[in-house]
Amino acid sequence: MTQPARPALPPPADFDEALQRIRDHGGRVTAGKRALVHLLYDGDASFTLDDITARMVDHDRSTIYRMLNQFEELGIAEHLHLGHGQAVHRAAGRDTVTVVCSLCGTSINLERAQTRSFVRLVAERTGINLDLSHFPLTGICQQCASGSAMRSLDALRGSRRA
Amino acid sequence: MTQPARPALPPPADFDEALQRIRDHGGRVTAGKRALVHLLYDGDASFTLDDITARMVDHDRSTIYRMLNQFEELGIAEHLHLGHGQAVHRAAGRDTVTVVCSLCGTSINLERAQTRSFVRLVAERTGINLDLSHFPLTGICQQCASGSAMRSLDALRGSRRA
DNA sequence: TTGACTGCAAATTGTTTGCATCATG
DNA sequence: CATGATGCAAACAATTTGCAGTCAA
Repeated sequence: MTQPARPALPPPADFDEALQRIRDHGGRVTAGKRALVHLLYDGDASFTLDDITARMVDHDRSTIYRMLNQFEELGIAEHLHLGHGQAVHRAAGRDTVTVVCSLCGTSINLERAQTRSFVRLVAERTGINLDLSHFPLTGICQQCASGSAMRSLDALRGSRRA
Repeated sequence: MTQPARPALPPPADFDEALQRIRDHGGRVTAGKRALVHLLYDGDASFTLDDITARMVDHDRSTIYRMLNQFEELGIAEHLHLGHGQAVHRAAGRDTVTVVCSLCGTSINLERAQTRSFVRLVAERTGINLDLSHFPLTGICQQCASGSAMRSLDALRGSRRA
């Protein structure tokens, strides 16, 4: 029992296509949606709800959640869970595999070519065709492993969002 | 933001070693802990909090959370997040990597040996040493890919107010 | 005996929903 | 001007915490 996990429509190529898709599906393009699509499609960063509300101060959290949910249904955005806190949201269809250090939060993108043979192996063994872009791969980076681990740990425990 | 990612003690080999470790670290072995360790170490299944409370009806949820947290700190148990609901908990050190179908929830375990070369490649490229046991790998299984996925997709496309 | 453990209630965190109102198409 | 979108408050779900009584070592 996992989750709806909609087999999304093909990702829109850009800002304008994203807005058009909203209209095509009976949605209305409001100032808020325009701002949110712009945020997601300007670059390839990922954002937590806090990140988004910080940039869209005059919009209610619930509204932002509703916009993001609509965007996911329309294949405009997707979200993933890095660690245990808030999910992060980003434009759909970005062809990257994110690798995150679970101690310091450093994240690095891998090219898909580098994951291909592993994906093939897993498909042979399990029948499941991995989609490594929907959840990040997590591990420990060298700095954290080499000694600052305890420090990072304390920092993390002490305060949210370094 | 993320998680302790304990500087893991080596996983105890069995039930008795697990209980001994609790004592060795100043903990006390209560009936509840004995029951919970037994549940986790009898086979290699994973359990949600609901699964556990169903089997330990006379124990409070908060107590079970506290036991599990202690177990993680002691390297006795670990948990992972399959999808969006409750985390699942299991004995630590089971040498498996979980692969889940994000549509139907089917989950399959991989032997760690099969992931080893991929973990090495990612470490070379990113400096991050993956821990594939903390989050599952997600993808789409063959059944979902061949039939129900299209149905789901159609359902979504037609889902304009119906 | 004593401090770790427990149950209970209440607090937190992250996300969703009901409802009246607003404004896009 | 109909209906989708929004803000607000309140509901939910998963997990955590404060506290006073309980029990393992």
